[in-house]
Amino acid sequence: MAYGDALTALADPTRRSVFEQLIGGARSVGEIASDLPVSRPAVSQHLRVLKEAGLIGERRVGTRRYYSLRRDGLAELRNYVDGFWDEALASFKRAAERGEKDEASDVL
Amino acid sequence: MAYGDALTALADPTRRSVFEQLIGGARSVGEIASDLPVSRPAVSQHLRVLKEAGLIGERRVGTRRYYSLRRDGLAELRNYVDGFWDEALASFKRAAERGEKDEASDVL
DNA sequence: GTCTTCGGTAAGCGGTAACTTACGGTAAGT
DNA sequence: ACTTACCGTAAGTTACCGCTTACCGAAGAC
Repeated sequence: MAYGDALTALADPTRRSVFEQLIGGARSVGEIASDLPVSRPAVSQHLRVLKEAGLIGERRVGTRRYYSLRRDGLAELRNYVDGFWDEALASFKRAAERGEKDEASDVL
Repeated sequence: MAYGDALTALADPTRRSVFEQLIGGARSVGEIASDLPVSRPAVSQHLRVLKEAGLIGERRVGTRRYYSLRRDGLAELRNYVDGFWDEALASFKRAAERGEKDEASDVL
């Protein structure tokens, strides 16, 4: 149920901004914070949550710490959503075959 | 940024349970609540959040209300995660070509 | 060694989210 | 009409979450 932690981590808008900053590649804490309207300690706390969720990794060089996305964490979240999607589609098909056209209009 | 609402909605474990109950098809509020350790009004509040996030839809029959998943809401969330996945993979490739093998090990 | 940069951690505060109980409203049954 | 079943909403409580300021350690620069 690690996807639960991932969803919780990405629920907060600020933390999602932190996360999305790392799409382009690794960044240091100061760099991340400079593009956000919150303090640097706040960013550190967000990074902690993202790391515990398995979404990001840390690499130390000198006094700086570069954070970057983790493939495994992303894959887990992706698999959850995709699996959900497939099951929902199958369930939708079964409902349609039973003639529940009311649900077929806009409701799955 | 509707995926933000979707992520927020799915962050809560109880609400995620409500959501996952609907994979198999439409259910009434009472049915949903009977499988959960919280009160029925709590379920109603969760359904409200999920509905505002565009993840579920409502269908009234008599005094009952059947809730079910919405394809559009699921698609939006899926597109967000998949788009993220693609961008991250591309960024990872660029980093690898620049010779940042340190990130290639376990960190994307 | 000293100073500065970088960043994690502790403590505390305010807001809000997730519950509960109580109430009201609608539709079906009798 | 009365009752019952089903459900949404309001009000209030509690716990957690995100933020800030203050502090401290670690690794270069001089």
